[in-house]
This record gives sequence, structure tokens and C-alpha cells, in this order.
Amino acid sequence: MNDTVQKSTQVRPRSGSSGARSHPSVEAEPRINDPERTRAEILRAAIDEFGEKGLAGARIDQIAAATKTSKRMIYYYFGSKDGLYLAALEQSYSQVRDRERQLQLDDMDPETALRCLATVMFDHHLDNESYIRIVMSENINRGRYLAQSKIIQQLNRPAITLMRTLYDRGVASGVFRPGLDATDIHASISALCFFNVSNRHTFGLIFQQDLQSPSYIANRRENIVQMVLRYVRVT
Amino acid sequence: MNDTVQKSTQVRPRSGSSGARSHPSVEAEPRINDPERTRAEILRAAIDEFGEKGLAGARIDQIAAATKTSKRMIYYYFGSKDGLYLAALEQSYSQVRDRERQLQLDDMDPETALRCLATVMFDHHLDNESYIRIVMSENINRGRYLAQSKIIQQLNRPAITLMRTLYDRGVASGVFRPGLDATDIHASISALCFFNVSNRHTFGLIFQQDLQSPSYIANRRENIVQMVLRYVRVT
DNA sequence: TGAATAATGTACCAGTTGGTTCATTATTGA
DNA sequence: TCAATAATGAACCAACTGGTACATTATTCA
Repeated sequence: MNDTVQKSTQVRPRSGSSGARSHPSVEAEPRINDPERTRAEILRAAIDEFGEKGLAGARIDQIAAATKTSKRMIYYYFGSKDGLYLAALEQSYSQVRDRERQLQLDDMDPETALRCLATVMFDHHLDNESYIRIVMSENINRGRYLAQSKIIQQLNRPAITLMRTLYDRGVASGVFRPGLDATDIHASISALCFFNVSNRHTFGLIFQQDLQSPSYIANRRENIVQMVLRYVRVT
Repeated sequence: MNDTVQKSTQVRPRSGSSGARSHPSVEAEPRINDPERTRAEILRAAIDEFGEKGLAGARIDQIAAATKTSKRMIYYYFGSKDGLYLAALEQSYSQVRDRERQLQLDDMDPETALRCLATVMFDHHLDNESYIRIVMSENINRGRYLAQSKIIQQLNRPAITLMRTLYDRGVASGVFRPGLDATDIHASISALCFFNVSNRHTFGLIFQQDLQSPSYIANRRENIVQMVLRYVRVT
């Protein structure tokens, strides 16, 4: 039936270095099944595309084109555009929280620790624009998809625990004023750091500043740290 | 009630080529041209739809359906989906700044004025979700459309002027510490107020709070005010 | 080894949607 | 008054896009 069949490839390419699969232009190498890698690659491309365009603007064909596999595989592994979007969303949160968990604040005195935490969160947001963008996009969706996630609360609880421990230590040692709420402090830091990236385009345009210049960033970071410290300090 | 009958519609020979569509000769009420109203109505519907779904997710047909006119009119007045989007964007900013300009802060002492300003901005953001959403959407677009606006800087300059005047007064009277930047203070207030609405869905979901409950709102508002005041105050 | 199953590629389709074409009616100004 | 122009409506279309049918190859395991 099909005489354009391409077989008899006895050329056995090693699967040694980084196995970059080339497209079967003339003579096809034997296919190597690697479901883990395929899945991961799709997810990575999806985070980029959804972050770039949002759920509605993202194109499945585009995501497929950014991988070495095909659109077919996206539906094979994730079922639908929505399914892929939710997976990308969870993966985004997961990555960010992973890095956050590596902080070791318990050795520092509370004020230093808080300064450190705020600084890290600031830089963290700067370095994870695609996370920021996909979260924005999910808020455009009114959290419809995140609400379907079973793991999202688990994923984020440590962030609050961290803050509460730190804050309590500060209160105990008399440098932080009592009566504040850890989640609230976390919200404030998040807001300041998130906005700095999420709204950089409109804000920069309106007030004619380059929010990406090193000097602006350094300034803004220190101002945010000050704002947080002054908020919790006694006096 | 309808005596302005349509005059006898005689058969019109389709001029020239084929495929001429003719109107049914049923009697209709005479059309009333009202370009201003049509334009305004389209714009209002567009802000809703773009705010709800973002640029990519919004549907021209949907916008048309939400008006008394037709899709044809959208293209007649705004040329394209993009054109309509930009118009909606400008209109959104315009409405918000209009309301902001009505503040009279010069009569208050600086600290009271700043407290008042932050409070108003907080409530303001709460009350203008569709503005928030369309700004979010525009940041997803990386400010591509806002950059085409000629009027947007003019529109927003007063916000900074207001802040600078207020801050300078505070410094002069010794209650605010010197060396701060008015735009930066404005950025912080914006960030805190914006995030509170823009990210309410994801944040609420993750930390299992209802960011829309009156008690949360009252608390959050006061915390933000405190944060701002403590940031600028001397000591 | 050799079915059974998992993984993958190709071509295609049907519904949606931004945008247009053709035609008509209201309004205006000289 | 009456042509010129502005405003409007309805049907239509071509391209795009999420999703599939069908076919094929790799992998696993009894």
C-alpha cells in the first residue's frame, strides 16, 4: 500500500551523546521511545507558550513545534489543551517553590533573615518571568484551572510556614512587633515583588522608566526590603 | 403606532454583477443613526469582554452581541480587533484617572493625606476590576498596544505629581524622611493595591482565604496603609 | 520469541472567528 | 431639493486551530 516506506536502516546510531533526534528527512533513524523526556519537553514548551500568550492565546501547534515531538503526543499525554495548561501551571508553581525551599534562614537573626527572604523573593520573581506570566494568565481565568489542582495547597504551605517561624522568632527576640499575620506579610512581599515584574510593561511605559535597568532594580529591591523591615520592626 | 411606512420597495435591478442580496421588504421601523451612542456602546462592551477574556480570548462576535449594533459597526468605527482593544485600554485608564483626580489632599496634613490617598487607591482598585484585568491582559501583551497610545503618559502624569507634592510637603514639615522617590512610593502603593485584586484568585486558592470577605478587605487595607506610612515616616 | 501494549507520526477535519462584500437607509449641506 | 456622504445590516468566507482517525514502530514480558 505504501511504497514510500523507509526501512532497512541498519545504521545503528549510538544513543550516546544527548540523543538529538533529527527529523526523518531522507533516511530515518530508528525511533527511540522516551516517554519521560517527551512529557517533560512538552511541559517545558507549554510553560513558555502559555506564559507568553495566556491560555486563550497559546497555540497547541506552536507548542508542538517547539518540541521534537508532535501535537499527537500532547493529546496522548495531556488529553486536551486545558489538561496541558493545568499541568504547566502546577509545574510552574512546583519549580518556583522548589527553589524557595532551599533557603536556610534559621541560622540568621530574624531581621537579617527577613531581609534575606525579601531579597531572595525579589530576585526570584525577576528570574521567573514565565511563572509570573502564567500566574497572571490564571488570574485572568479567575483561578478556574488552579482550583482543579489537588496539590497546589500542599505545594505552597511551606512558604507560609517559613514566614511564620521567622516572624515568631523576631517577636520572641523583641525586634518585631507582635500582632501581625504571617500570611499578610507574605502577601505584601509577594505583591511588591510580583507587581515589579508583572506590570513592568505598563508601568514603565506610563512613567517612562526602564524597570529592567540594573540601577532601577537595585533601587527597587532595597526600597522593598526597607518597606518590609519597617513594617515589622518595633518602634 | 407605526405610520412611517417604508415606501413601496420596488424591485431594484441589481447593478451589474451577480450575487446581489436584497432586503426583505417587510416593514421596519426607520433606523435612527446615533454614531456617538453606537461608539460608546461598543466601547463599553469591549472593556467588559477584553477584561473578562484578555485580547486573545475576547470574541468580536461576543462584543457585538452585547450591543444593539452589529459586528460591522465595530469594524466601521475601530477598524480591527486590535484597534478596538487599544481604544478600550485607553478608555479604561481614562475612567480610572478621572475618578482619581477628584481627590482634594492639599487641605490635610501630610500623614493624613497619605493615609487617605492609600485608602482611596485601595478601594479604587477593588471597585475597578475590569480595569485591573485589562491592564493585566496588556502586560501579557508586553505593553505592545499601550505603547501605541499617544495619550497615556499625559493621562497618568497627575498621579505622580500628586504624590510628589504630598511627599514634599511631608518632608518640609518634618514628618516624612527625605531622600525618597515619589514614583517609587506610588509604585509600592500600586503594587499592594493592584495585587490584592489581580491575584486574588490564585492567592486565595493557595492560602485558602476569601480575599473578598469584608473582614479580609478591612484588615488588608489597614495593613497596606500602615506599610506605606511606616515606610515614609521619620524615626 | 512473539503477541500485547505503549509510544509515535501523518494527514486530515469540522467548528470557530476575524474580517469583508454587497447592499441599503439615514443625514447633511449647498 | 437632491446628490454626496455617513451609518448600518446580513450574509458570507478563508484561515486558523483544537482535536482525531488511521497507520506504524518501539518495548515489554510471559
